[in-house]
Amino acid sequence: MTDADQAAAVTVSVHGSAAAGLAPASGVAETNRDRVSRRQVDKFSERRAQLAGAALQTLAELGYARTSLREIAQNSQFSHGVLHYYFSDKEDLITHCVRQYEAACVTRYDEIVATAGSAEELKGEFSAAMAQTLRTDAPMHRLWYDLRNQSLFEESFRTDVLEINQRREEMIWRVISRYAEFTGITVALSPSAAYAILDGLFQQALLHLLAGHDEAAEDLRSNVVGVLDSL
Amino acid sequence: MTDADQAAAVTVSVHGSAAAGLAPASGVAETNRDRVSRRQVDKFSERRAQLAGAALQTLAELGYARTSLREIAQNSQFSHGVLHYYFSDKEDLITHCVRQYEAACVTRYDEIVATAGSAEELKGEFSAAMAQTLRTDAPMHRLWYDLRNQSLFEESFRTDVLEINQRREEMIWRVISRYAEFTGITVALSPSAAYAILDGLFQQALLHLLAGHDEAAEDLRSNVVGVLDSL
DNA sequence: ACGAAATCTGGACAGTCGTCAAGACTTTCT
DNA sequence: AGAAAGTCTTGACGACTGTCCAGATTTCGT
Repeated sequence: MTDADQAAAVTVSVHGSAAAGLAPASGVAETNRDRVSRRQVDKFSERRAQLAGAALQTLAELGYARTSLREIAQNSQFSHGVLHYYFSDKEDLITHCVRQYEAACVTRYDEIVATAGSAEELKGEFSAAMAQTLRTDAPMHRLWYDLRNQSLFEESFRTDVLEINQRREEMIWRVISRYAEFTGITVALSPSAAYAILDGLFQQALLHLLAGHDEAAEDLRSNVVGVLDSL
Repeated sequence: MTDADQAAAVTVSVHGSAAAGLAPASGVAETNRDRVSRRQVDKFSERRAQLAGAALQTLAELGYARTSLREIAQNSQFSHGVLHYYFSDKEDLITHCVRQYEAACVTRYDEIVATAGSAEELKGEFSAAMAQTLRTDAPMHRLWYDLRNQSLFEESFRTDVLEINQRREEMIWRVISRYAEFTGITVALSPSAAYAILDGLFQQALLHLLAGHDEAAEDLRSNVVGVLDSL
């Protein structure tokens, strides 16, 4: 509920009271008013998510440095003023964007880990998935790298960025440790180093892809295979 | 001389004629005018370098998104107007900054390659040098990553960024191939992959360092050693 | 159907940006 | 010393930014 709390609600709105924790004590049947509140809070955070989506699209297209609130609003169906109804300021909006991005990002390879039946299968599917991600989600990933870089200069995003980075590291480590299980080897690298290496490969591939190198995705795939082979 | 050509010279200046290639034919003794021209061109590009230095300092401190021309001028001994005397526009200035940064950046480990007498020595000194670079040049490197990221969104820097990236890759490859010479092994990785891996390690270490992780540099050193060991 | 709350619009604001130009100052040549 | 070229300062401009607000519009409980 802190999300709704952060919003710059012009009037004393239902979101404020919901955020203040005025819900009835447990066990007591909820009143009509409570049901209404919950519904409106849902609507409120739904619209927040919708606007954050438009913001993410704009950011992925233009980059952090060139993205303005008016541009974001133009990528939505609303006017620029509404952004300050749902977010207290630009920082609040972008922070929300970062967190929303996280959800769709840090479980990408979990299904492969769950379904792969052998080391070879895991290696093949994981490397192919990374290459496919590069091909289809290049704009969103350049945004991630952009925001991660912003956190090197600006304190405000740092906590969220570090948390996402940690989640990504854990996601990669789930792949690596499962692969080690299959092959029976013990991995010499730390989770942090393994993530850094694969992320470095991905970032270089992204650079080459956006520079017009069409073979970037295939190179990434074979490089990932090479790294897994030399564990 | 194209540098001087790009400058927004208010008057028809000596830089323009020098850029136009009006130097005397080879073999003819240079006139006084020519000597003057050369001296003034030197002064001109010296000041360009000086201003680009102030710009680099500002960019490394604030990042690309927050760096304005007035802020750059305040980090120099001049007023903001002078920037348009030496650079045609902001893009011209930053492009010049990128190229100036390159010179100090892509030969950093060459001396170690030249003087190391064994694989162990090369491995130890190179990994220590990377850690030391992280400690002392963190602001400049976050700027490099920032500008490299900008090139993912903006066409204009892309050529220069790719060239620097290529030079950095070659620099790393000089280390790796020398190391392979010493040990007698043949490296399985491509130059591109080797660079991507070490760059990924460096970037993660930079993130952790700027987040307050004091052991980031030491971790980087041992991770680099680990990578070299597993070639 | 009516009134209140929630939502949304569009304009205004103060500030900052890159850019430019008029003129003052400095250096250099004759 | 005087003229010319080069260098630098200062102030202005239009455009754009994040933010705020008055009021129009929509939604919703009664």
